[in-house]
Amino acid sequence: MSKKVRVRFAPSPTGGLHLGGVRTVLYNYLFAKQHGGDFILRVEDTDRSRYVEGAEEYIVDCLKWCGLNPDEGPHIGGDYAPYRQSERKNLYKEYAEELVKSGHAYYAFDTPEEIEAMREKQKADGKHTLHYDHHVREHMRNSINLMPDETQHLINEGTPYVIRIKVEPNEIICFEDMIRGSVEFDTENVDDKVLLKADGMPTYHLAVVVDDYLMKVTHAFRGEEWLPSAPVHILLWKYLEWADNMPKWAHLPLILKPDGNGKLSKRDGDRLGFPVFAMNWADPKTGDLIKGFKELGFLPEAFLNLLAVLGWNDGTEQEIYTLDELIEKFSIEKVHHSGAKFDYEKAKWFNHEWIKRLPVTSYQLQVRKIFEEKGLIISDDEKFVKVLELVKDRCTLLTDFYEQALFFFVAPEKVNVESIKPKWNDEKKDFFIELIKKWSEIKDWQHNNLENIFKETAATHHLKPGELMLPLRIMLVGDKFGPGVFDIATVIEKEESVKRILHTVSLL
RNA sequence: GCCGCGUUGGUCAAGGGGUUAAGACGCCUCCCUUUCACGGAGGAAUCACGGGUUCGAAUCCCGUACGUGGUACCA
Repeated sequence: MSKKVRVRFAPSPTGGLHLGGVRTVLYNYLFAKQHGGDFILRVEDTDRSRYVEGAEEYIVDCLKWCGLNPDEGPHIGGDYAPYRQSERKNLYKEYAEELVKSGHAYYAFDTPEEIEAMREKQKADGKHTLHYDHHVREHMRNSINLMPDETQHLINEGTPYVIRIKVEPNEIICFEDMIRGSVEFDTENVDDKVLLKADGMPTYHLAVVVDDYLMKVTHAFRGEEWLPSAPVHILLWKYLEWADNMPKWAHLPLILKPDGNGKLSKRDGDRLGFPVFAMNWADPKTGDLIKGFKELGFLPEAFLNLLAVLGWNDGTEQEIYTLDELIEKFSIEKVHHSGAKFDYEKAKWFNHEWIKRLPVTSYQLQVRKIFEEKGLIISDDEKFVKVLELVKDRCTLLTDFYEQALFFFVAPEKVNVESIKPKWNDEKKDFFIELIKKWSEIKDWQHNNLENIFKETAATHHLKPGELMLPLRIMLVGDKFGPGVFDIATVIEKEESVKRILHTVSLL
């Protein structure tokens, strides 16, 4: 019988939730749902100096917006609570001590200065690694070199210490990565990482292993930046004698900067003009507000879709996927091996596709909010939906609806008369005066009636409709864009249409 | 420096011994549209380099180059 699939997303609450983070959540979520498993949110807040107030709630909000809600987490609880590592502090210490007892870890009393000196010496000796490892641990102040009573004395005295893993050299650590296949490391190149910090908090290395074990995690997906420390974690699983329960690993490719080199960072967003965070993030430390995908006008469906295919492809030509389709078709083995540069143009294309294919009723509330923020209150629901339907093909971001739809509700502030003037004459003026008169008499204000009268009137004035369409458009819209003119006139009603035509004619 | 992981058009990518080397974004041309879009039809543009293995290599092997990550009492 195979174990129930359990995966986790384990962010540290230090700031906004990055694109790459959401993608990690997504892949975890898809895998869990595909296998009828659990998706856990675990907050890795062991670094007190980097902790940021509000970041945890923010992460939960982002997941909610995306629709990737955890089955267990600090905000909802679960059988393996607590889900905040700071609240599990004592637990880690016990395991660290156990490792010391079994000889796989040791106390180290070295001060930062002593460690720095050690590195300087290594450098001077021409060593190419600056590690605290089996080469140097014999020369440092730790429980391997000290007599047991000396060690005990230092501890009793309250001397700050850390617990480090004791990595034995000349061992090949080999493991299967679900994405990359077999990966090997020589322990010669693995250092004695700190497991328990001087403040009693675990480092990531100890905490992941302990929590993944205790929370019965079966598959651990994380960013590729963790690959080099995988051997430490594997050693820990072995030393704690939990190897049989070790999760399967998968290291996800990185999302890179669109232009230069390196990982995508929030600074790239500022620099290149696109979001990297899921939602707006107001940094309490700097006071900066960093724009998110949500507020910039992305649909969660599109956001997830673009993230899903940034690093994964099912081998077909399909590019647009619903969440349900992703759950069905996603496979971790098909995730790519190498990082992908983020392309904002393509990201916007996904949003455009989703705007086009979703019924406007599914996002009209969001658009309404955007309008309200700009000071436009919508009272006529039916008209609002009709207008959105009319202009949706022209909108790439939800925020585009504002300029595309504004003139349906408010007469254009500026009318581009310059585009009419060059070909304007008395003939045309007479035509529009008569058009106003005839339109005013219409009983049934409908697209076809408007168009027919427009054409008949043009004929009696010996004018081609083509010469009159653009002026009419500019009169109603204010400029050269928007849906069909008669559709527009139909929606804005008789009185307003007549008023706008009259207004522009008076300007000419 | 050392260690790990990578490398198919500008970008995302399919393909994994024999293909005219898919498709998408972006760009360009045309059609549709009496506006702007949508839509439709086309176009330019690619297997990092060098050695092998093989009748045959984008595909397998080895080097090199380049990219990227790690090298913290950060995650």
